[in-house]
This record gives sequence, structure tokens and C-alpha cells, in this order.
Amino acid sequence: MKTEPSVFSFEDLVKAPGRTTHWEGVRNYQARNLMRDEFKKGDAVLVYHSNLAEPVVAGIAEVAREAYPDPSALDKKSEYYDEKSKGVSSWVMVDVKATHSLATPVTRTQLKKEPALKEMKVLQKGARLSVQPVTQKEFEKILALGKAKKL
DNA sequence: GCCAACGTTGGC
DNA sequence: GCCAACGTTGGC
Repeated sequence: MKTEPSVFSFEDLVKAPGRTTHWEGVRNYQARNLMRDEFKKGDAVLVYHSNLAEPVVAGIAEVAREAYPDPSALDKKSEYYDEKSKGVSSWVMVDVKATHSLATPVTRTQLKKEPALKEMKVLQKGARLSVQPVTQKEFEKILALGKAKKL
């Protein structure tokens, strides 16, 4: 899951109560469908910091609660307000809980150097989706590269 | 700051 | 339903 750290970072997640937050504000149908249909409680999540000079996988989390309606779509004061969602939010969010910190965040440069990660979705050109699938092998490789430590 | 790659909008 | 124009994302 991508996030801009100036908006919400992995460190913010670690500091949140219960190390858990609502991952609100996803406003793309493909990303929504992934969260709604594929995200199961306990699934592992890579938290990726985008839009930096050096983008990184910043930490590891898990799905703490499966998809449920995202009320920010109905909140006029929210920056995620969606005026087409009249009364019913068809957007969803999940709860995400930080589970591991990385001794060293894994940079995009590092990711690109790894032959085992060549197919990784987030490395493909034009991959803008804010939620993207990762394979078990890719996930484990990144855990090792970052020297993941349980929180 | 540039620009490629998408996604969305709206006229027709 | 097509497609041009526009907006956004995000790597570089």
C-alpha cells in the first residue's frame, strides 16, 4: 500500500493507538476492488512511501479489519469527500496494523537491483495504483533485505 | 520541474 | 459509445 509520508507515514502508523489506523481515502476503483475482494484479516502489507527523491518500503503491517465503508467519502469537510457518493459510500477502507519495523528501509533502487523482484508490480512503468498485489516470495525477499524486526 | 501513463469527464 | 481534453500520480 502506497502512501505519501508527508500525509501519513509508517512512523505515524507505529505511533497510532494500537499501531492501527483506518486506511481511508482510496478513490480508485481497481484499488478499491483489491481491498474489498482480496484483503483478508491477517494478510501482510508492505507500506511503501511514494513521491520522494528515494521511494522506499518503509515497514510491514497487516490487515487488522477487512473492507468496510469509508465514511470520509460522505464528509463534506474531508479532503476525500466524493460528491457523487450521495448518502451511501461505495468506497471502502481497511484497518491496517504495523507489525514489523525495518532496520533499513528498502529503497526502490535496491528493489530494482534484485532479479527476484523484477516482476514486482510496483516496479513496472506506469504502476500508479495505490494498492498493488505482492507475491509471497517478493514479500519474504523484502523482509530479508530490510532486516524486519517484530514490533 | 518535466512528463509518461493512466483515469475521468463531457460534448457529440 | 467514442474520444479529446483535462487532471492526477509519481518516478526521474
